[in-house]
Amino acid sequence: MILNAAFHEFAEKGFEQASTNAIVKEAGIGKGMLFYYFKNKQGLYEYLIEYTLDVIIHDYLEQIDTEERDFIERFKQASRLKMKAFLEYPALFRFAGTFMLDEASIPEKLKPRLEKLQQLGYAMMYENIDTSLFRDDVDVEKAFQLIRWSIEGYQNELKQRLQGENLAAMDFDPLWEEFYEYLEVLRKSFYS
Amino acid sequence: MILNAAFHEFAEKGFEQASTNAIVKEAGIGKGMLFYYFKNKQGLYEYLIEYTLDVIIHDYLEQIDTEERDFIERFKQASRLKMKAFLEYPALFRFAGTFMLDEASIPEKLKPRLEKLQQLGYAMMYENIDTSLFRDDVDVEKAFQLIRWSIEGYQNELKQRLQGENLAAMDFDPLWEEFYEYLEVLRKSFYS
DNA sequence: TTTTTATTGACCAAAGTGGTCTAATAGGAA
DNA sequence: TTCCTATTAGACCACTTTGGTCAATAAAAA
Repeated sequence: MILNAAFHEFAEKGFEQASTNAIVKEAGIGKGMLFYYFKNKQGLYEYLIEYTLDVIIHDYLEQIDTEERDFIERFKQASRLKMKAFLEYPALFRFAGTFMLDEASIPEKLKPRLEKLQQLGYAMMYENIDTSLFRDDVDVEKAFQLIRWSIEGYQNELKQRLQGENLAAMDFDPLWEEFYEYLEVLRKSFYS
Repeated sequence: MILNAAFHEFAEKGFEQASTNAIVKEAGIGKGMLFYYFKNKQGLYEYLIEYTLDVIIHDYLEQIDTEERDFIERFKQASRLKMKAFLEYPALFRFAGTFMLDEASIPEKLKPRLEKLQQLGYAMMYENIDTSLFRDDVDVEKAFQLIRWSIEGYQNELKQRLQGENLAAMDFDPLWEEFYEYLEVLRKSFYS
């Protein structure tokens, strides 16, 4: 499918280095189709970004339950949602990972939408958190960050460990077990 | 200088996508020079990797004082060394960051050297650590990882915050202050 | 049938590729 | 001054790739 091939190519090479020839080849379609559906390379790229932002908002961020006031529990919940969305749209999420980090790679006209998403992301993760759960001898803001970095670090490590594996045919349960153990340690350490 | 231009280009585009034309242009030299000093693109690339591994070992890893048995203190020390080395060879370190994560990007003949470096890195960080400092209701191995992920997370965030700033003319003291505050929180949380 | 929509791939000029080679130059030795 | 050798530049090479167009169709709808 066109979009997946495009996600893949842009994620791997970035906008300029990405090749429309490579995309149609991987998608198994004729060159003409790409420019029949999209004005040009830039148009395709912008469509991909908009599409990506929409998916992240609707299939991930908006699903987070902000009624959960326990920060670690909320993060755990969000991690499951993220993984679920990732397994559904792996190419899209890999693409998201590349352009979200790099201001320069996103067209001016889409920056406001990205900012909106970032604000929403922040809200869904940090709003309505019960700060009284934390031990009172540490700054809660700092604890937030440390927990976030810890979890992201674990997830990155996982990503590397699973590089090249067949994700579809995998049993994730033991990994979730391991993840929960780490969360337990965080709970013991940062909560009172 | 040739090497810096090459580090930059390879870091940004990877081996295949990197352009020798772009390198000589950025270096401000004639095309001939590159192939006078190096056999070909591949030869240049391999030289850069070997050079990088040497610098990381001698200017960073081997400088870490393994007499320091406090894990967090050791990490703090290592962070200062890393930053010092980074400020001295920024292009080289950015290059290192790209190819160290990606098995496929390193030539077969250099893989043993990379493995040696990884082993050394592990040893310099985790050997001779006083595990009795940790609280005894959590698995020390897990605490190691969480602390590592936390610190790496902070450093990544810094990297992003400082993107595009003039590092040479910067005052890092307040950042180190902030960093130490995070280390204090880690200490309170993971040590007994 | 006719009309509309979807699809292909040959084709284009332009740009870029890694690499070679000749010719010029610089700097030191004689 | 005259050589000689170590550097250096960049024009040039054959070849690939680039984003994009377009006329020819195949398929579907009317």
